[in-house]
Parts: sequence; C-alpha cells; structure tokens
Amino acid sequence: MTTPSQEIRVRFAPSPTGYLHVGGARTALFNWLFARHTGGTLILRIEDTDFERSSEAMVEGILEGMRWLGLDWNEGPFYQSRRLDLYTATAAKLLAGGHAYRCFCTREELEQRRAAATAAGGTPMYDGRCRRLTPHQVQERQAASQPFALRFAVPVGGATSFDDAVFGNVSFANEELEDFVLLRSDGIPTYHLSVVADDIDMRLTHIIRGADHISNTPKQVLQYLALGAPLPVFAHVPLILGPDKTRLSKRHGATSVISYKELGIVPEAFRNFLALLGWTPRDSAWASSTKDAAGKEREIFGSEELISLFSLDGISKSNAVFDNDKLAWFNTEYIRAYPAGKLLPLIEEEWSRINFVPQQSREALLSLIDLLKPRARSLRDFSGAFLAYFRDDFEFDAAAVGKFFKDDELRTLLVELGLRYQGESEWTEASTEQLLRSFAEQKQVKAGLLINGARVALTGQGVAPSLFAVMVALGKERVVRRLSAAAAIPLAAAAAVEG
RNA sequence: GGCGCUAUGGUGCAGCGGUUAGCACGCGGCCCUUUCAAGGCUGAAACAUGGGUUCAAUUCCCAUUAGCGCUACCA
Repeated sequence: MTTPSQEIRVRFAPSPTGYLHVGGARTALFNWLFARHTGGTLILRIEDTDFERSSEAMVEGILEGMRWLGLDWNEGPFYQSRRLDLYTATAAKLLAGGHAYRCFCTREELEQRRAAATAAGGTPMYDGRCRRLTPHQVQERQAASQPFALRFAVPVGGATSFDDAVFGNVSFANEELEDFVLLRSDGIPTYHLSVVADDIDMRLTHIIRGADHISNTPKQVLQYLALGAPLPVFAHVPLILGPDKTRLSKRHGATSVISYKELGIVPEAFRNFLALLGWTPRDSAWASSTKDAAGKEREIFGSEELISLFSLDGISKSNAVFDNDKLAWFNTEYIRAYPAGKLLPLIEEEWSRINFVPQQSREALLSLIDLLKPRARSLRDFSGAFLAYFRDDFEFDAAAVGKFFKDDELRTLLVELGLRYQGESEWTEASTEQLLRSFAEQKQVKAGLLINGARVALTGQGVAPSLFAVMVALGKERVVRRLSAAAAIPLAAAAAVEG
C-alpha cells in the first residue's frame, strides 16, 4: 500500500427509495474495500431529492444493512435534501457560464412530443427549442412568471468520453445526449445536477458505482468540464443478475441485504461472497496468499485479506448471476471455521428472535456449539433443528421418525436401554458406546438399529453428530429421560411420511 | 427503435497470441461410516456464430446473434 499523493475519497450514495439491496450492498462494499485499502475516506451520502419516494425509514434500513455487513464510513451521512443551496448555486454558475438555459416547456407538451416522436419511429429526445429562445423571449416569459426548468446545453457535435477504470475508454456522440434537466420547475435539482455538485464539493477522487450509470456519465463529464472541475476516476461495476439472467428483483426471492441476516447468513460470509461477485484478487503481487496449501486458488478471504487484496483492476466487465448455492457454501465454511465464542452472539440473536433463553452455562453452550457447527448450514439451524440440544421442548422431524423409527420393537428396546443407562455411573463416549453395543449383542439386534433409533429419540433429528458425543453433551439425565419416553414419540409423524 | 456495455462449463472467476483451457460452487461415482455433514480419490461439463489479422487465435479487429443498461422535470 503506497501513500497516495492525494487523499483518496470515495462515496456510497444510495437513494432511500427501498431497502439496501444486494447490488447496492456490493457497490458499498467495493467502495469500502477501496477506501480501506488505500487508507482513503468513505463518505455516505443519501440521495433523497425525490421526495415522493424517499423516506426516513428507508434510510434507517440502509444503515442497518451496512452495519450488519460491517461497513463503516468516515463522513456523513449527508442528505441531499439539506444541501439544496449548493445545487442552486451550481446551477446558477452553469447558467451564468452559458452552459444551461431556461426551458418553459410544460410536462404535458414534453410528453406529447415524446409520444409523437415514438409514433413516428424516431428517438424521443428533447428538441432544444427553448435553447433557441431569444433573451427577449425569455424575459417575456419570466415576466409572465411562466414556470421553467433549467436544462444543460449539451455541446453541438463532437463526442464526450471518459476513461473508466473497469471498462476502459467509453465514448458517446454528443448528438445522442439530450439537453437534460438540471433543476426542475419547482427548483429541486435532478440527480444529474446533485451528483456532480456533491461529487465536486466533497472532493471525490473515485466514483465507484453500478454499471447502470455508464450512460449517465457523459452528462456528468460535461458538467465537470463546464464547471472547470477536475474529473474523478470513474469505475463502473457490473450488475448482479438473478438466476434467469435478468436484473435481480423480488421475483428472485430475497433481495434486501437484511433478509440474508434473517436467513441465518453470517455477515462475513455474505461479504466474502459478495466481494467475489464481479471481482477477483489480481494474482501477481499476492500469488502466495490467494493459494491454499495444495497450491489451489482459495476463495475464503477474511475482511483484512479482502482489504489488502482489493484493487479496481480486478473488477470484471460482465454481469454476474447471484448464486444461492455458493452463498450457502460460504456460510457453512464460516460457521465451521468460527470459534464457538464468536458464533454464540450470532446464535443468541437467533434465539432472541424466537424468544428462547437457554438455561445452560456459557461453557456448556460453547461446547454444544462446537459439537454442532460442523453440521450447520445456517445460523437458523440453532433456532430450529438443533433446539433439542438446548432445551427439552423440541419437535420430532417427521422424515427422521419415518426412516429410523418405524419399528415398535425398537421403542421397547430404547426404553429398556434408557433403564440400563440409568444404572451407569461412568458417562463418557467410550462407556456409553460400550453399553449400547453389549446391549445390542445381548438382544441380538444390530447396534446400528439402536444407534439410529436413539439418535432420533435424543435429538428429534435423523442427522446429528456422533451419537455418543451427543449423549455426553446432553448428559445422563436427559439421555435417560428421552430414551424412556421413546414409546411416546408421535406415530403420526411416521404415518405422515409413509402416507 | 436509438445509443452504450458485455460474451470461457449450469454458476462465479483465471487466461491477457502458441496451455492436456485452470480454480471454486453445484452435479455424478468410489472410499470412510451409526445418521448427516466434513474429508480423501475420482468423473461429466465451456472458449456464442461467421469473417478477417497472424506462421499461430479463447486471446487482436469487424460483423452477426444474445443478454444487460440508458433512453423522465426517477435516482
């Protein structure tokens, strides 16, 4: 990491018209990684100039999403709705410099002309008629207090281009750009004006944002030029698509970041997954650190690694499909790798969601978590399938009962096994296993039958850690109690499966 | 429709003129085994199409096709 001659300043500028969605989250993440990598500054700016659609609740939702992902910022949040003076001043500058003009066309007129142009097979673009108004005509209309919007006067002819850190040189013919609106007739700035005014005012050096803004960029470049401001580096990041390769939307399921929290995803896993959607570490300088012991490429990167590895030139140009399976894999990897102490607070959040307070000591909880985490797919398992380890009130999984518990004789045997365990004084994995195996031999049944049955009776699940480890974790008292109650395990569950 | 961008297995990426086209997720098989994971071994699976440039194209150029984006007094 070299010391930049100029401080790096980037921003995440969401519009609070919805919750933080995965695309926005990745943009935020890339900005954050870039800022942290370069020792720069990350600014949070709320683009709420669309008063109709913006709300404070949405701002809170966005902040909550960022906090969950562990993305912090250095300045802000700034609200554009409170910086209106800057925009009108900037607009005045543009007007004074001859780069903008008043447009008296009404919304209705505009719509009509657009419809007509489309019907005629043409391109619906503002025809610039108010740009040709004489000073006298403008004066007249103003005197008549006709409402007007302020439009940018796009240069005639030529092209506007910029060097994108991801896409390279991108160029647009000026004749393709229409005289876009800077200030609406109510005096509220449009996005085109407020971004540029803010990006200049906040001295941003890099603009990292979604590729859906590429087409807007020339309009912004033109304003920088007109204002005599230095151009920042633009870096457009490809979009995230759903499995059907269309833009990610509610239709594809969870799109808000916070819904992944509710799904039991570990934030760091989500971050790792997101970082690798559209970005990969550039090999060369970090070759050793991106390979595992066997020399294969790794994909699990902690926050610090991600920060040190991040660079703009590792961003790919094509859109990426959000893959839930891969996210699930990252999640299990993180859950397995986390020490129990780090997992506990996350699990406690899960429990509080279902109003459950465990009675065990912290030590007991930690060892239970260590026992269970290799099999966890989600934090939700701890508030669902794994509940039998933490309390006596739990459900029997119908499929498990159906598969391992059909036999009536098995119930009798398990009850008897419970009685045997009751008489045991030693309680270790070895002793419990030995007792079960000799009991099986004595009864002339396969040990596996009892093991499978006992697993269901003890945990309610067909899937569990090693049975004898479970017995030790549960403790003798619980094991005896649950085995003794084996006869009462609901048959309905089994019937439901068979039916 | 116009303009822009993109195009390697099902998915995410690597490759940056000459490779048996690599890795990860997912999928199949085998081993391990008390269940299920994990783990070990292993298998199937890709350079969109057509032209160029070049001794040589997945790689460079151009078309075509497809996908996505923009096309508002939304952001």
